[in-house]
Amino acid sequence: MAELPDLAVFAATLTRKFAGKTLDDVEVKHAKKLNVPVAELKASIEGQKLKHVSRYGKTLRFHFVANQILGLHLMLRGDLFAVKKGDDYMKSSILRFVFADGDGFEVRDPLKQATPTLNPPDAKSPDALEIEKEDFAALLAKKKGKVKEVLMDQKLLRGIGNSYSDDILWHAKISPFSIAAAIPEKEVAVLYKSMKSVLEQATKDLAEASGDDFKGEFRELMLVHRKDIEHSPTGGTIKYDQIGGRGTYFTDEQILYK
DNA sequence: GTAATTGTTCTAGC
DNA sequence: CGCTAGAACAATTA
Repeated sequence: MAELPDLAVFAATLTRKFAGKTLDDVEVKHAKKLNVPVAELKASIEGQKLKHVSRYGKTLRFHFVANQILGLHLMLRGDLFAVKKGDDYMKSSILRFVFADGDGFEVRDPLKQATPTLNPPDAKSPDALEIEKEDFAALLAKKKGKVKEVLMDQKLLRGIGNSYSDDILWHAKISPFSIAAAIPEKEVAVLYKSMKSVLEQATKDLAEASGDDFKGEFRELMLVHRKDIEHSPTGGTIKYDQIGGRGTYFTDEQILYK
């Protein structure tokens, strides 16, 4: 989880709940991954108004007035919860925001890998929803690795992880084991469209299912990347294998290009 | 008890 | 040097 659709919905929900409010207090319970001393973070954003929250690749960005930005990567198990001033801290708490009206939220991660970053640097790779069709084709054309690994490589393309790469490739009817450079031009165009439509549809469905809450895993919305079903939406038998040590779900409906 | 799960980063190897 | 494969991280869940 914590791929593009999840982060997009988190960003929208956070903006809806907290934009325009002044941050009274940021408490960091686990500072190991923070790139600056806690005192510097407090000095940079406490007392400032939150403009909005955006999704940036697989990270969130909290934009404050005076152009301070707090980036947040939820990594594998990071999660968000709405809290109020004075609530007990959760187990595995990473940090908490409390706004002037007493509302706030907490970031939790049992694996302690969630990473807050003050004023994070810009990424060099394009976002999965912003890359142009021609650039996407050029990217695949020069990669001899498996197409699934290319889609998941944040240095090449930002936003897609292990779960949605499976759904996107199934939607495009391309095997995840296909060599990226061997996929014909016409099929690359299909993959490009599938990438956009799967991510956008998932974002829409997640937003609807989440309402005002921060819903994490929503496996029942996935097409093939799940172990509780045996068949794809069109009836193909779902198979399981590993790519790069990651669980990969696919069917024989998908064509292998080598 | 055992295996799977997840993203990123680092190291080993060719 | 460029690329790929695999380990490591850590804890919860099936």
